[in-house]
Amino acid sequence: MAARRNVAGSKRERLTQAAVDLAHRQGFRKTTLAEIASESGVPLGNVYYYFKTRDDVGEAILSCREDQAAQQQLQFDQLPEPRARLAAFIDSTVANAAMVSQYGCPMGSLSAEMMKEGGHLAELSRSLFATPLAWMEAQFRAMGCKDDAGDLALQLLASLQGAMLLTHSFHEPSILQREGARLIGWLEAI
Amino acid sequence: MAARRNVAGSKRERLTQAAVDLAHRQGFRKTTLAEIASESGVPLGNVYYYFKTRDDVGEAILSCREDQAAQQQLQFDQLPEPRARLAAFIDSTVANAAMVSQYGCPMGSLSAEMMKEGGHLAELSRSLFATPLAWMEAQFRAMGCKDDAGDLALQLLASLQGAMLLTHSFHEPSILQREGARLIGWLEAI
DNA sequence: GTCTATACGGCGATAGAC
DNA sequence: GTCTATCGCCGTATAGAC
Repeated sequence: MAARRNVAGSKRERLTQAAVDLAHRQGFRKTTLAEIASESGVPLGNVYYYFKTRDDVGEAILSCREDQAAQQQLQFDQLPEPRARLAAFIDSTVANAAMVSQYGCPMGSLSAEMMKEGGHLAELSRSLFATPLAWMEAQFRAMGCKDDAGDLALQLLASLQGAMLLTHSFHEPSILQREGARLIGWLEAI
Repeated sequence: MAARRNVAGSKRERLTQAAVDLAHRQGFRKTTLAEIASESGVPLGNVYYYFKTRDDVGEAILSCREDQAAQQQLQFDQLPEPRARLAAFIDSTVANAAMVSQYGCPMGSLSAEMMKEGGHLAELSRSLFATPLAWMEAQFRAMGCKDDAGDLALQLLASLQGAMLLTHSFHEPSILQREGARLIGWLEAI
């Protein structure tokens, strides 16, 4: 039951969620612990009960985004056809075009930033795209593309990530929409 | 003659170059004015003679990267065939795979970071990809792709940017090499 | 134009009462 | 577990001598 959740868990969740949102909107580096605390309705000093250091917050952000991606894949896996699963992935990406044009891809921009953060966070962020890429490859293999499933997955993920980067840079949702439509056509021709 | 360059110009150039390098390696936000000064062999206080504020350094970085891209296009424009120009662009991108795997795309990572910087710098960074994209579109049009030159340019730039983002994230130069090889083949089939 | 010294503010982190 | 108060550091920016 929801009522069974203790207060500590709820507060940690709120802090994490605020950190994830703020990191997406203005970047992790730019986001202060005071902002995260304020957005969560938690006093600044109390943050350190849940996170020993600022880097710990970064870890929580990364693992939250990984969980989100994994959960999304479980959704798509309920579709019977692998091609339909990939199409659903593309569609759901395009559906966020407005958000992407404002703040960039939640995973792509996080990866780029954490890689420059260096140290522990850079290492952790290197696994951000591993699961999604493997999932895509599995779908292509299930479609019968035995030999080039890896290449196709790379091509699809790179196209989407690049389109999202340009969508953000130009602040134009239509860029992602155009590339998404093209990729849907490309997928059906395979 | 090189000797004619005055000291002031030389110092500003050194500061700008150090800022550009450091921003690429560790991000603009993470780079301090003290680091830029130190790397240039200039005392910290003297930085403010050349740049009024830290944001001014950001502007100089952006305009330096734009100049580099424009200069590269001039190089490629000396090739007689538009298809060869685009191939040269792809090749020169792939040639930097090692650097990209370590620090990301000089323009892509800068754009992503500056967009989150907000304010003036975010606005300025929105023009980073405008010239390259228009240049690519012109090449495709010269190749006879009258109707879909814009789409093809977008497709090419997005594929490269996405491939570089993943190359950086996975720390694997081979990703960019694979996508580059595929794009060369794709280009020749158009 | 160049450089030193320093003011100022903000952020991460801690101490310690409750 | 929760919260207030505060420390210490670091980064931007300025003052002012040379």
